[in-house]
Amino acid sequence: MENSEVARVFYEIADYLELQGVPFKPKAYRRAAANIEGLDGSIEDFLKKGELNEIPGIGEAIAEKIRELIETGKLEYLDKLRAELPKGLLDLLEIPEVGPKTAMILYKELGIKSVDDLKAAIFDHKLQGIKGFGPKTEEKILQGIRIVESRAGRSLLNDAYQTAAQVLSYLQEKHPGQMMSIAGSLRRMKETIGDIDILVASEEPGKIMDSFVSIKGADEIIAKGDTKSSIRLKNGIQVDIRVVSRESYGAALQYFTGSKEHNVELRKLAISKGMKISEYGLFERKTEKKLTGDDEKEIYRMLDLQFIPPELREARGEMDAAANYRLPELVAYDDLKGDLHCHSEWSDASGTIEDLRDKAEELNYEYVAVTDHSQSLKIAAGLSEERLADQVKNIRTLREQQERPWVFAGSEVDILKDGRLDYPKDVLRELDFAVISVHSRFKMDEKEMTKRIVTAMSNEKAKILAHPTGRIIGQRTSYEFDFEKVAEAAKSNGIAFEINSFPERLDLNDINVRKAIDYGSTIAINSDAHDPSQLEYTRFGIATARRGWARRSDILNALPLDELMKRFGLK
DNA sequence: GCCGTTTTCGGCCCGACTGTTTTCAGTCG
Repeated sequence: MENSEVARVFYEIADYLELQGVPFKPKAYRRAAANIEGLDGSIEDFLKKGELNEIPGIGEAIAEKIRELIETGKLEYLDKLRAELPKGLLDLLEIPEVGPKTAMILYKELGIKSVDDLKAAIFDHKLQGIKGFGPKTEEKILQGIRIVESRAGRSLLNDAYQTAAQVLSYLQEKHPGQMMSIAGSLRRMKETIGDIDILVASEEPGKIMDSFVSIKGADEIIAKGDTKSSIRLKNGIQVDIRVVSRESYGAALQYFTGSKEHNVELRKLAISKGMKISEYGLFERKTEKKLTGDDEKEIYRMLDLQFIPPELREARGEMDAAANYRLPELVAYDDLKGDLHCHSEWSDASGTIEDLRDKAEELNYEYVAVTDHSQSLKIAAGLSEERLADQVKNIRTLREQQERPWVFAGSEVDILKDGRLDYPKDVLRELDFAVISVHSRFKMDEKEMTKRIVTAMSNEKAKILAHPTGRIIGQRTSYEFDFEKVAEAAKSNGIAFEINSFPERLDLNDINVRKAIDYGSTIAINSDAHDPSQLEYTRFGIATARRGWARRSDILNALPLDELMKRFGLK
């Protein structure tokens, strides 16, 4: 049973218990679920080795439930909870403004068991008959239902990033000189973003609120208060703003950056040191004396912690590492020396090879690789052997005209179903290197797929495994393969795992990056650009690398050109 | 249900905003 499946069971239990008004247990189950999701290794292995209790948040009771779940495929306790309350009530909890209390009141008072029931009840204005429910509440819940129904999930990092940049520059223009920052999951650069959080330091919060809610593109003002407001933009993205005083800005930035789990750990640490932390500052617990608040870095310092970069604040061991001054020095946003996976108009992209080179130059890269699709990927206008030969010749001529940035003649070669590559050896020999990838037959079983990828890796021109898991965020899950075996093969063949920076891919993801690095693998952060402007997507790949605790030394294309040439056996 | 510089029982983060219950509960982050 997959970790995610086990986690889902415990999230469901937490929801049911919350509906029943059971205190504290929901939090315990959610914590266990979150830790299982982020686990390094399979939960089944932990069970086999009798190491479940080593996972934080898992004690005797939950360990026993995990055992039952994995061994029998079901859980009596969950079945019991399911029998007690209708399943549709869980859907009600997805609606903004509807929490466990409201859901239970709706169920008990009106017999509402599903979102459809709720819609019908609102249509008949039945909610207003309940004590404590007025017309506004009814309207708000209806709005919430519309949002749930319309939103196709969370926004991709790239979309949220663009939107946030626009909102921020609007505010900066209106209020020049004010300190402001992105906070929340966007500052942590998570692969998907629920809503955008913005923090502003100002002694005149009212003015900021007024500007904020009157921004062009606002579709709905969800809330407007003295220091806190929320709007929904026409593109569906919710933006929350919070204004604090200058003296609290650092504490607020820390607080609103999260993650929630990270903050819980930080608060606990503060308590253990006789301090207390809130969005207003770090305080001495007994005297309520404020120790600091204006500078985020100072808060970590006063708690005897190394500064923890936002990308690491996920309660995945960063607190311990920071306490021991063992945080890795993360790869920086300007550490890349080039891009090793880009497409041109020779296959399915726009832009010439010269355009790619010019964009690489603009980014101060030392090199860029042209890696168009291989022949069998007809849908992406994969290059025939003849066209590929032409392209290589073309690139060599270009190099003679202009040496830097250096243009590598590569190819994104399909891994065929039996693990052979999509060009014969003599054709591959003409290339500087090959990026290899799976673009077909995603549904193979794990064993077959593992063998397929491992076989492909033995080709001497193969240097990078592109988008290694094949997942597309919100659309397609990873194909199945044995990560450990592939990582071993990668290491012994000198092949790097790619972080494909395309916003809907970000593959490897943060957790897998960390896993890969633990196996001793090298990571290549590539754009997979299908337009020269998309070379800038590597920002999100770098963010993902940082979230996976990667250092510069883990990154293949942080190497300068001559070292990379040696690595590729070209020098 | 978990956990331990509060320590094996008793606590579990904390504050803003909203609607409406005229004093606060519910939700959210």
